[in-house]
Amino acid sequence: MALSGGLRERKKVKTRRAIQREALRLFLDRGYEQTTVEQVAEAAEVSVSTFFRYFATKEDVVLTDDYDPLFLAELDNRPADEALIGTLRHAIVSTLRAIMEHDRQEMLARIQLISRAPDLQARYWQEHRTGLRRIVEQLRFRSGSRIDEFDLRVVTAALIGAVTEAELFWAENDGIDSLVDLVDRALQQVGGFVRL
Amino acid sequence: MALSGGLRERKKVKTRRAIQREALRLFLDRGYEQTTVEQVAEAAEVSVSTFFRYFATKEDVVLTDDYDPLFLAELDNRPADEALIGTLRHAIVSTLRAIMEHDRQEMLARIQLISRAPDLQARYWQEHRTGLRRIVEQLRFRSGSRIDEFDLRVVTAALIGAVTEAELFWAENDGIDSLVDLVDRALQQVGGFVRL
Amino acid sequence: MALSGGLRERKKVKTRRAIQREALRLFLDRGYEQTTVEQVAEAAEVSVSTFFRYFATKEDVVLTDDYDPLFLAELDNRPADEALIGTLRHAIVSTLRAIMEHDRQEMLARIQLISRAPDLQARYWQEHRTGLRRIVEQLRFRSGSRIDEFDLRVVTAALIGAVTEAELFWAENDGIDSLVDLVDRALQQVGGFVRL
Amino acid sequence: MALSGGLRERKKVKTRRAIQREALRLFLDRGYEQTTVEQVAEAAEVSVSTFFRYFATKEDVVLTDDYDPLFLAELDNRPADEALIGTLRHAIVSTLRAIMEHDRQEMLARIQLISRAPDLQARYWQEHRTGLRRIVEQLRFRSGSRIDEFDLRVVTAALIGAVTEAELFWAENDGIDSLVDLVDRALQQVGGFVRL
DNA sequence: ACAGCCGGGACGTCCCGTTGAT
DNA sequence: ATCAACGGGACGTCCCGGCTGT
Repeated sequence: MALSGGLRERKKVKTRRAIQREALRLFLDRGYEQTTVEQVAEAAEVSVSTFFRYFATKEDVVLTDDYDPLFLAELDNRPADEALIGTLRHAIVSTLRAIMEHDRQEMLARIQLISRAPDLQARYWQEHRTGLRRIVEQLRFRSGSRIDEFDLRVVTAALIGAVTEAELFWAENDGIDSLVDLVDRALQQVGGFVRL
Repeated sequence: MALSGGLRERKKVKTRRAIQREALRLFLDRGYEQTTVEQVAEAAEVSVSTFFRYFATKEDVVLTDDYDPLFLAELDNRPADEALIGTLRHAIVSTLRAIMEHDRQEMLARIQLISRAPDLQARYWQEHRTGLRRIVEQLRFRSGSRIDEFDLRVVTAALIGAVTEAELFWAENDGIDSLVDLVDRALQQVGGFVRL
Repeated sequence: MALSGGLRERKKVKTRRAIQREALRLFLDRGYEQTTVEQVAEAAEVSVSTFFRYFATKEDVVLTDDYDPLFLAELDNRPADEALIGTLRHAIVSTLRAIMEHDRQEMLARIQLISRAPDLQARYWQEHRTGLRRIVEQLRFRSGSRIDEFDLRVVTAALIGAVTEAELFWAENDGIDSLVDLVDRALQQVGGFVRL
Repeated sequence: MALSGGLRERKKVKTRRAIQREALRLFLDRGYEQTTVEQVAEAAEVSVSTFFRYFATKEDVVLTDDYDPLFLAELDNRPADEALIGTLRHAIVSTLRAIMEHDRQEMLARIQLISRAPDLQARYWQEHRTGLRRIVEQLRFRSGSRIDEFDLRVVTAALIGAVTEAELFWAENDGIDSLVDLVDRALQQVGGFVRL
């Protein structure tokens, strides 16, 4: 029942992080496909069973994050009368800024991995596309705005495509640029004139 | 070695098409992951070995098409001094128009399949994204134009995202709309103000 | 230690029944193999550990019932000089009649479940076969009668096979017939002329 | 295309038999559950993949046989006007007799195994029950006879129960009796007076 | 040359026994 | 006394590469 206290709960979080950390390390070292779940489990000092208890599939180790609540909170921080596209841009950028402060290394590792394994790349885009669509849908609904569904979907996909690409670019250069700046620029480039 | 004559060559093309056709049919019926290579091979009346001779991996059956030459030809048809973004838009739309005339049914089937298997959806975007990037790179190089690589990539990804989404939308509605119109509209919506 | 009083004892029985009820419901819904112990435990609101405290294996949830005492009591009600085969027939039928009065719904559910899962069907027959064998063995021993072991086993297996089949038939027709009548008829059909 | 010539075809049969032989040997030695598929594969000098190519599940190694054609042939040998129950009895016994002549050892091993592993026992009965039902159904149809479906099912289940029990009895005594005689006696005992 | 068979190995699922916290 | 977490291991599925017989 304890939310973040509880020795139990804390240990679980630790285990989860350990698995993810070791997985990312190994994946980066020898490649995603070349690393087996067993090796990851061993490195994290857990059994394979436990690995699959924490992550349903091998892909999930790389793709799972808990940034959604953060992002939703950022959305709430924006004024209600702001243009949708602006709200999104600011929320995305703010969320990334927060992530960069605490989890920069991990973020870099994750995206680097994604940028190297087509499988992951693909699912990454996909996940974000549907996630964002749901959110935009809801925002739009709440603001009483009427946007044609087709336009909504198309613009969403384009934005996510741009953001994803910016992230990949960042990771490929080993993070020498500022991810926040890159993404902001990408959003401006693509979304600057879109009305939504 | 004959390019398009040669009985040998023709038979090969036929086999390839047969495999692809049966694969798409089965994938659509029962889902991509739920269909095994063996089942596809059997349906196409070839051995599994043969399957892998024609397609390196299972995914390739879905991702491979032969529209690239068509698209390149359309690019050549555009005036050299046209803005890149316009060139792309017209070439894409024209290519699609040509495809619609001859292969509409097959195209619809393919995209419908893709629209139902998230995995493939993602892979589809991914494939086109890098394809388009290579092409734009080359155009830009030929015209001596200087576009920042980052911008190029971001815009490319966004465009493909939009086009893909339009195609999915079209397929989900069983092709009731005009694909050409939808894609054109998507490209206007997203690319209308992008400078490239 | 109390036999049927004792709050403790009562709670245990309740839990046991809860597990069994939920298990049967889920098995019927999605099939025996397709349902995991974890899902059953969750539905019964106990932990997996607890599940295994009450039932040694997954199969036992289906196979276990508490009709044996009832059946033994019915056996005692028969005159000592009755032919064995007749005793069995009457005891079986009487027991079923009693069950029908109180637990008809549950019985129907159980058998319907069993009728859909071949695995369980077989296990059901198997369980009853050995159970009945033990009982007949004892009756025979008590009455000083001499029946060849082989004959005993063969006839027992046949009778249980017939009864099981009658039950399945009943369940497949959603209990539209009278189970008691069906079983009686089955026993007549098969056991009418057997000497035991 | 070669039916029984062809080195290929012969090798397949050999492999299949080798797997089955080693499996039965090991299962009898250390118990069915205690033996892993991997151990069987190793003993048969094939890979685990190959094991599963020949037998879909571990159970199938024990339960699969090719006696159906034999049995069907025996059925055809009976006069068309014979009583159904007699036809069955003679066909079953004749088939067993033939099996005993060639595959006695293997048969004994298989049934011994089945008699020790409840899992197998159960599926064995089950398999035969439905198999026989189909056959009886067809015989009945061909002879234009009208038997109530319920009676048919009940009697079939009883017969199979008896036969199965006889086989188990035989196997438990290490085959010192004559299986043919035992089964014949069982069929007489149970089916002697049944009209079908 | 070209099919079919086989090996190898990863993944993911599930059962059940054990241990330590509550 | 109960529960959650973990370990261990079997099973079965599938992909793809290499060998082998026809």
